[in-house]
Amino acid sequence: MPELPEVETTRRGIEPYLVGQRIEQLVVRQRRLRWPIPRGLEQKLSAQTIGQVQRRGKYLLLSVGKGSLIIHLGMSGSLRILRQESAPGPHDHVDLLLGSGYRLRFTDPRRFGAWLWTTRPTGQHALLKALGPEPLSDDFSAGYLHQCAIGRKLAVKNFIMQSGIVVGVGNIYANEALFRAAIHPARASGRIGPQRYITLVTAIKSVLTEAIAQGGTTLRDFVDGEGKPGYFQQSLQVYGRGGAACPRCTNPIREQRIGQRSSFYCPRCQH
DNA sequence: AGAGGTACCTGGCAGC
DNA sequence: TGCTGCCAGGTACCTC
Repeated sequence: MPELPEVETTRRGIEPYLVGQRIEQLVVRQRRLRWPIPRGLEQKLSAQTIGQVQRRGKYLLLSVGKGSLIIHLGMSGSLRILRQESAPGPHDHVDLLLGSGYRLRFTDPRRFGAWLWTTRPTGQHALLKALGPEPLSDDFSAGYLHQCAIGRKLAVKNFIMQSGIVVGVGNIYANEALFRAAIHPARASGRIGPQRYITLVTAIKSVLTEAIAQGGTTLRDFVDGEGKPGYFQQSLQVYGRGGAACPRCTNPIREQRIGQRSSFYCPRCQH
């Protein structure tokens, strides 16, 4: 579910309810996520005040007291604000009760998400320190990406999905960006010239920017912090459209597995 | 160092 | 209808 636009949509949705709020209680119903929720996190957070709500890649970072909460939504996680108490479902693993009376609820059927705690600067945490640049920052440029790709044989689609190269580009947006840039997803990343990297970087930035503006992509059940779905799925040009007409040339869109992930592209437009 | 595969977990769906 | 197998938005970690 959540790629960068969905995480950013979530961040924007929950931020106004969290900043400056006192944490009354952390309720953990299921500790076993991607990694176990640390024992004693309840005590650490109790009576602390939430500062900033930031995002790094697909990680949400809540500064709380002397440390930071690192939250990842995994494949199926979502966070939403509840205005009143409501009976938790089987996948509602965590509630954060706030002084305002609102609560932040974490739901994650597949439990690939994470709730971790660090007292060090978040940039030094093992999960965050090797991350590549933010795709919407100036650090993510065509020159940078081209340099990273020199000599590499990895398919460009897998290449731009590597978090050490650039963060936040998941399967959906990798497919969409490559379609916009007219680049074949299986092409070796080292065999793409600087000019085409300009097109690709522009495509990645525009796809992500547009998706954020539309509240992300809801394929099954993604909802933002207020429980509303995203609308970018209406703008998807190739993802999930195998066999349908290419929006540019009407040729059928092909579906193919590249690096164990389903990939969609137009064999006529993309080279 | 880079590339490829595996693992974590549940729900939904196609096919029989 | 009910069972089985496969697939899914992520990514750390293992081996070659």
